[in-house]
Amino acid sequence: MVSSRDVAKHAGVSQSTVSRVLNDPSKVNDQIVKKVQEAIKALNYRPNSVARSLVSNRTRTIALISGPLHNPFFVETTTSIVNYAESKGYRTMVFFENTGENKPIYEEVLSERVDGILLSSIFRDDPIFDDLQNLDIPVIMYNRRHNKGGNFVEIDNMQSGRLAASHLLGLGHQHICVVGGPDHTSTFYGRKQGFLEEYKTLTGTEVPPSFIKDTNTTEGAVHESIVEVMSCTPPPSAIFAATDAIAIYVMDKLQQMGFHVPEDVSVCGMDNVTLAKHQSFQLTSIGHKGPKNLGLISAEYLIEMMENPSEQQVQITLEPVLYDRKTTKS
Amino acid sequence: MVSSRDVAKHAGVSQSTVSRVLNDPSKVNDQIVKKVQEAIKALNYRPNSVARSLVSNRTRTIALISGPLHNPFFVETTTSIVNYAESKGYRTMVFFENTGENKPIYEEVLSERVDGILLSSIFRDDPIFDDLQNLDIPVIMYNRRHNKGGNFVEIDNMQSGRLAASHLLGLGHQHICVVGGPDHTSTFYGRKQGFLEEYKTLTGTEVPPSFIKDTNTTEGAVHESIVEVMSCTPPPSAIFAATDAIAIYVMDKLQQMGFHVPEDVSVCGMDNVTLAKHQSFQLTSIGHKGPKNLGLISAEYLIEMMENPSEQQVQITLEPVLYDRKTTKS
DNA sequence: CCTTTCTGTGAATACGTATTCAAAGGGAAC
DNA sequence: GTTCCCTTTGAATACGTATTCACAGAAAGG
Repeated sequence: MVSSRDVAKHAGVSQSTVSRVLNDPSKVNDQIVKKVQEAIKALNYRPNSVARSLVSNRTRTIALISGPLHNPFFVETTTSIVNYAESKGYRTMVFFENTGENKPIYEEVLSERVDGILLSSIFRDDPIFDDLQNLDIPVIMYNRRHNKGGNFVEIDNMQSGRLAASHLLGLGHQHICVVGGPDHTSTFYGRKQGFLEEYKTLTGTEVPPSFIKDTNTTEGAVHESIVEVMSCTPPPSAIFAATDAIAIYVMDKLQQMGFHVPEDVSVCGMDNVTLAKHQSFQLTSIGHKGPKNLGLISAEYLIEMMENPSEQQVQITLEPVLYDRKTTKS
Repeated sequence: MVSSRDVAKHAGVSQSTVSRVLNDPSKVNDQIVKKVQEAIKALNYRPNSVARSLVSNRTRTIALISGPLHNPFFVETTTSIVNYAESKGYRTMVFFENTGENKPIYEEVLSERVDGILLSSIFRDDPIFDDLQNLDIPVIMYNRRHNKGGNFVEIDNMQSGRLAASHLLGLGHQHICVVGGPDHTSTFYGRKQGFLEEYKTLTGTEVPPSFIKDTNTTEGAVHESIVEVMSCTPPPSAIFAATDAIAIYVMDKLQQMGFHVPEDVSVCGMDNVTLAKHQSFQLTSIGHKGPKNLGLISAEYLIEMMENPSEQQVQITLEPVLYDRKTTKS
């Protein structure tokens, strides 16, 4: 591998001069700049970014720990984050959350020298939180958040749950089921709690336990809970799926069981994923107003924090809106 | 930032000993190992991977330049690649192909010190090919390939096109349209050529030019070409979409225009994406037999090449199979 | 002509680790 | 007791770059 010393020798100058030509050519005589640049071309020299990082103590790399891509929400956020980072001159190291244990991934990220971390994989009381806070680089959680706070970009999940409840109750549904995920995840917890709370406020009654389904968000588990809930008497006439990804599984299973959406069962999702607006789905969903997804917003803040270090926090909770499409009716 | 020297001082040993404890504790007296490990914990020391990379000349990082995630094919390959690399102790730097100019991304990857490169973004006569070959690290192209060869993992695209033609003609269709992408991409070129060739062999006639649609694979362009082709007299009764992603756009637009699939129009996709098997689609598609997607296969070979460097080439062309589902009929 | 300032350059060093080399000490074999 | 070898350790060095420091020479000002 050709080094800046080789270039220096070839151009008849010192290594320092080569370095200067690369970083601030104005400090070097024009003639010499030319000579060095010719040597660089002749030898096909590329600066070793590892050595650069060692001395500058910056890698221009961010780590992204994303939820799985079979959830279209993370397809959008990952795309936005990687492309935005690239446009700002940063590379993105991508990891995908494991269903089970994320310890190895966190270990990997912590030992890695990155300039910032974005993650959606945090749990409400995740013990990794303190380790992340103790790093001297910016860390932002998006979509999900931790009980203790930190930096996060989220949507108001409680309020979203309330919106779903009032929408479906407003359509006249009496029997509504909520299909969500594990309570240790802030999104699922908030959306469910908001839903249950508003349901009680508006109806004066509780949602029966058999209509509250916490899945592990896999297709199989969602299908199973739909089979269970649709065999109740009476079955629900409306379902609030805590994510669009779940909503799609739900609709799939309903169709497969011979039910029609929304004629037999209304379905309301959440996240307002691009796929949801799609012709084939036209899914009623809950999302925030802006054009930027949560991943992109958090990436913008992260890079801002990386470039202008200061003690400021990023704690953003966006207002939810209901996008009323074709999968819910009275 | 705490360094191995700090740990050494804290433990009353030399920096070399700390390094040895980290890399091969058997070389160090048990008592001292213990002391050093305690110091590591006490100071919360983490080895600086940048410095490690500088001396070892390995980053344990691979670069992935993937097609866009709105194509579900790349969702699957990206997931497989990242997770497989992680399981083997490698991190993945992810980039997404630009529709226009990929030069900046290649520059970035080339200047980066990675141990291997996977890319699907290559064009048949892409000038970047030579630069990539001249690197002294393994490079594998998956899905697409370059005219000049190199290392690649692909499906036999010509044969796939022939399969599609014989399948649709075998069902009795007389008017068949092919919707593909730019000819400078090996997949689109091969699939189209194979299709046209087999069509001519079996019917003795050429596919009319108005039934050959090269799009830029965006939803808008695909929709536009469907509008055009369905307004021909007679319109096609079958469509071969060169990727499942295109097939989904095609079916969407057909539905929207009031056509039924497969009653009015048969649609055959290609890539055999998981989404295609899905309840809502049940898309007839062409893919290869094995359970591993092209990205995963290429990742396995890449890491093999990285760990056992030798001059061997990887040139794999998989046999295509037709998966006959519900979107094609006579 | 002398001093001061400024510009351009090279030598030396730092970054944090792995590794080589030398040396010290202990044990075994004779 | 001497020789040899093995184990264990620390000192020194290398990796490739950015940067500091010192110095030389030129320009400027008197």
